[in-house]
Amino acid sequence: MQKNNTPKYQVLKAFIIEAIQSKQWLPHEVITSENVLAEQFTMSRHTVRQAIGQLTNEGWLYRVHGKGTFVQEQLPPARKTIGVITTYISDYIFPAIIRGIENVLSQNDCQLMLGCSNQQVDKERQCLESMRNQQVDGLIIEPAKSGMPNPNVDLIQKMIADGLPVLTLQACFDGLEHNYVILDDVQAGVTATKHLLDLGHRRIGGIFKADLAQGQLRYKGFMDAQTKVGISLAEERVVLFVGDETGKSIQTTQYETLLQNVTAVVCYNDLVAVKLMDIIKEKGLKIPEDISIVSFDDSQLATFSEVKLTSVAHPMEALGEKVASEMLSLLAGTKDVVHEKMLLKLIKRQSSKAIDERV
Amino acid sequence: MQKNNTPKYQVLKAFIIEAIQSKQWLPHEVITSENVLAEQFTMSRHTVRQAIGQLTNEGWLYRVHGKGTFVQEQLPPARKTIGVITTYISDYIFPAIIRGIENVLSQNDCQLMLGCSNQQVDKERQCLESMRNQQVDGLIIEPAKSGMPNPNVDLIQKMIADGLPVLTLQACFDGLEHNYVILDDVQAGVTATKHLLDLGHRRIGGIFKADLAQGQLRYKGFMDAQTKVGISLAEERVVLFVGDETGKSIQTTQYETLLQNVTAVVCYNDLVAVKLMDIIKEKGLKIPEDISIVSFDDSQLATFSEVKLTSVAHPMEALGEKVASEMLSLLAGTKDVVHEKMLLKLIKRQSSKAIDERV
DNA sequence: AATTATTTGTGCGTATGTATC
DNA sequence: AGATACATACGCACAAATAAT
Repeated sequence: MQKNNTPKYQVLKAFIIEAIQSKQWLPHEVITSENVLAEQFTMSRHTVRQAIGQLTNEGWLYRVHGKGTFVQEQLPPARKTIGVITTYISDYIFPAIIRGIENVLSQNDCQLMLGCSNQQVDKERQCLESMRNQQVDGLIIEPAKSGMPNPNVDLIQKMIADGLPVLTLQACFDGLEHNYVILDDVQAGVTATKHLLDLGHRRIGGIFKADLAQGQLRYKGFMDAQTKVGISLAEERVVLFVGDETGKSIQTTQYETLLQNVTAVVCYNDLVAVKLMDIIKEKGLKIPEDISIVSFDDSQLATFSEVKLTSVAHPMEALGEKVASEMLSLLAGTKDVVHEKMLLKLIKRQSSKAIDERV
Repeated sequence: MQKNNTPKYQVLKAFIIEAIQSKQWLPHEVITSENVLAEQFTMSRHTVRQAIGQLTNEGWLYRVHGKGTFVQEQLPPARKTIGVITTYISDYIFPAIIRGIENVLSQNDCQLMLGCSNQQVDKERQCLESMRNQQVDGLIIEPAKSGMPNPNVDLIQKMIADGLPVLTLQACFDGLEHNYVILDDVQAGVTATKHLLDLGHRRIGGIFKADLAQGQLRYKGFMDAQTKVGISLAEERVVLFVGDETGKSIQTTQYETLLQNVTAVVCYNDLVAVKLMDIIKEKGLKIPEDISIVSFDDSQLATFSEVKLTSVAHPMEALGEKVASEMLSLLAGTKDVVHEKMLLKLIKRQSSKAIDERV
């Protein structure tokens, strides 16, 4: 006869759990007493106590001295909580992204735990640590300072190793194999620049954020499109900046040099474009007659401005929905790897015009 | 000799916990074996096992078969998580409110769990249940459909009874004693209306949302200010609506009747005001020359519109910061009751003008 | 109000199995 | 292979809480 390896107390545990799950024993009902169980299962009371003790710790039962042991009410399985860490939460395109995520998650009975890095890696680490602590069931993160090496990769790696599904948004972590949903920012840069080339512009300027991957890639697209048609990149037509999203760090002289050498400008985002429009207006020039402008993101700003902006549309809410539903796939196990790159379309408005029609 | 009531295994447990807390026993170090402990404490090995078993369940120790029992690494105390349920999250003034909350919480080492009711009480209940389940440490909630009886009061009451600090935002739950940080919407209504009265207007119209407390109270202020100066409220000067925040449900004829009978209009919020301005413009009338408009909230819309809006400023971010810091006080125990009503100020812009200067 | 039966809580002794070094 | 550690298992005794008599 083969030896039975399952301990006696495990057998009893399985029996009790089955009785509870099959609703033979109902919540707050007294269960069979320790002595009776010992007799029924031909084991010592001590062994019965071991089984019941463990089930008590596991939340199946509770004991009352002198009365008996009772079935614990089973809490509904906790909703999954998805941690979301973005660089900003309440400005620009971010509310829309978060709305997209929230929509999909709440429709699928998941919860949203929100963190905000403010583009600071130390704040990002804080958020990561506390979410790891809180045992979120999935993590969606938009890397801070995505153009620079990120010191939090080690922590992310640990979390992935622990089996946590991790998805990055808008950018990737360098030197780490992971899931992502990003934008094809190179293609976006090409699209914006090609639009101006098609309109006949040949001296095209660019303003880009250098410390974010998004800025670097849009800049690459900006260059690629021009190289393809044989335009070499002139130093005086490019302004790179870091830090503040609106380009506060850009000097007035930089704007002036730029504007003297171009007929059109590709702007890193709508915020930069709006600021540039103000400067152009101050100089007495007109948009698009004197200078054409194309920007990225197509945020609210693009249509609120006096001259409505031609802009490469950021999917915003759709991106949020996409990343959230991919996260659900990862959680459900229907997907193992998510490598998504979204293509962007240009929205033509009033700020760009063919050069041969210029006054 | 007095009888010692503390069980032996409790004595051992206390000893072990003390050894860990005082760092005499360090994480992942082997502790004294069961047999030795039994000898040292003159108790049976079984009793030692009882103590160690419980400490294992409580996360102090872990056992490895054949090797020994080890000190479990103590996890840093989990950050407090504050649940926040608002009616919207990504539109209008809500991103700013949430930013305010997030600012204060993250500066105080707390986390934000976000839910969104979309002004639906069933969705609100879902959020409440899942947050209760997730054991948040505090709850900040903006009641949905605040002008109507709320079916979730029972659940909130249970959560309060469980000792959970609960704070409502912008509105209160009827028939429930609780903490709140709200706006003085009556005062806001008075302020808006008094501004128009001071400008000489005597036939003042109003558009208000009837299913939210905020709408009802602003309406009350609107009436109070006029009653005080002896103006009786005429039916044809008031439009009440429900549902969609922008007043989609308002009929064209309602707008026409209103505009024929007034020289100025108090609008429930900036969204309604912007829509009304479009209608006035379509009719060939001018703002503020023909019709003055005052609205509430002073959102981005107020300055993005062609004619910049005179609006009673919603504190937005400051409200978020206020409610978050009050929550921290409740958690710290430095406050028991929070009953805050914030006063609002009027921001004068171009949409309101004295009547005797009218063209 | 006191007694009694039942039930869980604490505690000891013993024996054997099994993993680790 | 043997020593040591934890794991499973049985048996017994008494304490303390509860409920019914």
